[in-house]
Amino acid sequence: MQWTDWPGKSAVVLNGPEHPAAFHMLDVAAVAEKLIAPFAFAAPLRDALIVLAGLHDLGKISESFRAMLRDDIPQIGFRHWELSEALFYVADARIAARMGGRPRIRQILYAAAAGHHGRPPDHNFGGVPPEARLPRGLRSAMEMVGDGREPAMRLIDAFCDLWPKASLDGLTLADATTLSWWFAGFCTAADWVGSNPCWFEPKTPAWTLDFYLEQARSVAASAVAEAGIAGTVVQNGSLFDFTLRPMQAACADIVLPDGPTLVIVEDETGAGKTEAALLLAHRMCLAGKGRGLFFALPTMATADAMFSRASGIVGRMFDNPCVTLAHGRAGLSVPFRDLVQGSRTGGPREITSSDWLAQSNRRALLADVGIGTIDQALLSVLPVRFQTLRTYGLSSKILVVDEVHEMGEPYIAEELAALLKMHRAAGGSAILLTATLPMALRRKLLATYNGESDNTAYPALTIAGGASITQFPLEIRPVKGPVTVERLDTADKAVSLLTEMVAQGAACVWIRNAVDDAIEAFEALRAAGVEARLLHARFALCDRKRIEAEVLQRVGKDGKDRKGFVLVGTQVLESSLDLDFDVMLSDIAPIAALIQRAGRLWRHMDIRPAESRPVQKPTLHILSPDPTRVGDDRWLHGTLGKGAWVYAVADVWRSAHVLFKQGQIGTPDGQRALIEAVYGDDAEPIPEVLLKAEQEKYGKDSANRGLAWHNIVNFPDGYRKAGRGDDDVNYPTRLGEEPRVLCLARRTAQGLVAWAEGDGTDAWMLSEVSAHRKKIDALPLPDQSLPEIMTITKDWPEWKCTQIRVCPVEEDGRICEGLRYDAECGVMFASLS
DNA sequence: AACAAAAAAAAA
Repeated sequence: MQWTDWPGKSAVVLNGPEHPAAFHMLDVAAVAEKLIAPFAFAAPLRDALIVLAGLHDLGKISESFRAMLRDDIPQIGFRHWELSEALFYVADARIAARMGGRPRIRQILYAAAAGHHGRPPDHNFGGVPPEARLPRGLRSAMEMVGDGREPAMRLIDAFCDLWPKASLDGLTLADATTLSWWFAGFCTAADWVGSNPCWFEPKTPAWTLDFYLEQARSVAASAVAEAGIAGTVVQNGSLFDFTLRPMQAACADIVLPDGPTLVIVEDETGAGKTEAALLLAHRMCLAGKGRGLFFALPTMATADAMFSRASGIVGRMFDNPCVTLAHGRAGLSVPFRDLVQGSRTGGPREITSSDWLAQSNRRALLADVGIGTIDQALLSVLPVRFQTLRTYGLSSKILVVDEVHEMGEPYIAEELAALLKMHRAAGGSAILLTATLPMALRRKLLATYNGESDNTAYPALTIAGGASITQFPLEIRPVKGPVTVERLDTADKAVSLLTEMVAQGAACVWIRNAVDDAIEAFEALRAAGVEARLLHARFALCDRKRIEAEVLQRVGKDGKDRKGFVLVGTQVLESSLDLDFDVMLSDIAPIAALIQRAGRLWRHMDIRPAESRPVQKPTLHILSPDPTRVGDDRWLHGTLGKGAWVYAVADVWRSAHVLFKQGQIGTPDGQRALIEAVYGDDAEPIPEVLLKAEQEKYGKDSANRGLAWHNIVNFPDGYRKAGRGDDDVNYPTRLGEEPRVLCLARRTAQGLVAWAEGDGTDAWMLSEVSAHRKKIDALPLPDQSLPEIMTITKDWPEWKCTQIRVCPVEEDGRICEGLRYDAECGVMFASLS
């Protein structure tokens, strides 16, 4: 049989069958057929895309590829997928005769099919050859193909015979350019499934192609189902059995426009925005705007929390949806692992998952429901490897972005805007959730779906280019009312205030801007006889999780024994943990952060009404210098220590100015004014001595914005020209100095073991802690070439060795000169004690 | 003079 002359895969077992390239291409076409079915393509275009996706590995029908597989001879000049593009070009007249379309359009789609290894082909073939005589680049590619050229041509004919209706007629250049991004990801997804030998066994029977295709189709059906990407259907019925809160009711009522839709939900923390978003997403799916959703959050911790919160409800929205958790440490999530494990045992359940999806974050976006970090979605607008797989995965989802106010930094804001534009172009809809969005950012985001609004009402439900709701019925649940703001001007006073409040039995928190300051405050409180706890991000993951759990037990929603509990922490307390304090103290910070922090004050009024609290009213005590007396640009440094460096001083000054002038954080409509007083177009002029700092911040912001424009792919150029397939590290989703990761260890008689309890790779991951790279690298860390350390790192990939330092911690906490670790304090630099 | 937290990293 002739097709066996052209192997597509090397044998899985020694002397086993080599799966022929033609069969592999039919496998992938059969998978493509399954994957494309739910999309609304007209049949002729759909079939054309199936044919092209199937032919993605055409370049494997080449002498050079065969020599590589069979004789280990490297493919010089052109890899097989680059030969695919060359063969498409050479066969262009033949393809045009069968499928029509314009030359430019075919060319765009050829590149997307050929570029299924995560990057577009970039040989310069000078376009589709107009005449019989091939240009030089194509001639040398054909030399590599050698005797494969004729069979490759015959295979193209055979594919066109198998899908005789395939046609590209009517596809415009603009549509094809947009489609190129989606299609490249689609081909990759089909190829990843179709290349799995567990599903598509290597075989060399003397079957005709059409007979083989019939078999491949039935394998494809079960493979796609087992991979967890067969898709689901939306279910009718109500999601919640409680009475809807005002914003939720508005989301259930608001009129949805036709076509791709962007909705912005602005309301306070605790107003039930998550459920509001799920209601909207459900309605959008019922209206045919999507067949699943991706929930994007700013941090891994918030994503973990959302996974637990939303996974029950999505089981009511869809019929047995496949759900994934998508972020760098998803593998450590116990609920997610249980779900994957459970789906393997195949019991009946509301939601499911799959091993295949859980193996990679790139795949995770293909699930019906994904819950993950925003970074997972942002990687679909950066020129990184397999960027298009993410684009394809997101295209059929309602994209829900939570805590959008956390994404106001210029670099991320630009990425987010680009993501929304791309999503809209692919026909997708989106929902943005936020507590406090500056009007300028809202304007920018609304514009991505051609919307605009200057309405400053708050709370607000706004549809880009559609309806909006700003009148809500009164909340019937008990509310805490306005938060009084009071200023303290020294850390000593802060310590005495807390000491006093603890004596009254209040649950207290002090949120500091810098970790070192938090440790200092913690020690000062202990010296004053207050048994405080400490939480920040400079703990090994296992200790952070342990402390979080302990803190939640005391001052969480259903916390017990909260009387007199004192927590000192950093920005980690601003989100993700559902904590409820009676008294809050905070370092001065930008207004958005302060509002967020204040959300942890008197949080659960239904459980702990005002009269049950040990203090009369909710008060936010702020440690801050007087904003009306600014001597120089180091205005903050006398009061805050290291925390003075963290935020842009102009933002901090404006925040202090407006807050102390108003004396309260009003609820809820006063919040917009507070935000605009800091970030708005006509914000208060700052004292002259701070002008230079503001200009520097402005310069930095502009630079970051420019970097974003430079990094984000230029969608109108199409996949071949604008896609690149670089390493993810070269195109970060967020800017900023890379921290140094330490992997903590203990010495035992058997050698080094992970700091965290347990064994295996999990324990090592849970022992990781990050700190400032410059500060860490200046210290005499343990020599990484010591035998005891090498036993740990010998199997690590290179990137991991460059990034991570294994650090044994002595009994007394010492790591090296100038560095200690303590399970209750975290990483400590010597200058502190 | 030296600052929060946050993310990603194997392919078919």
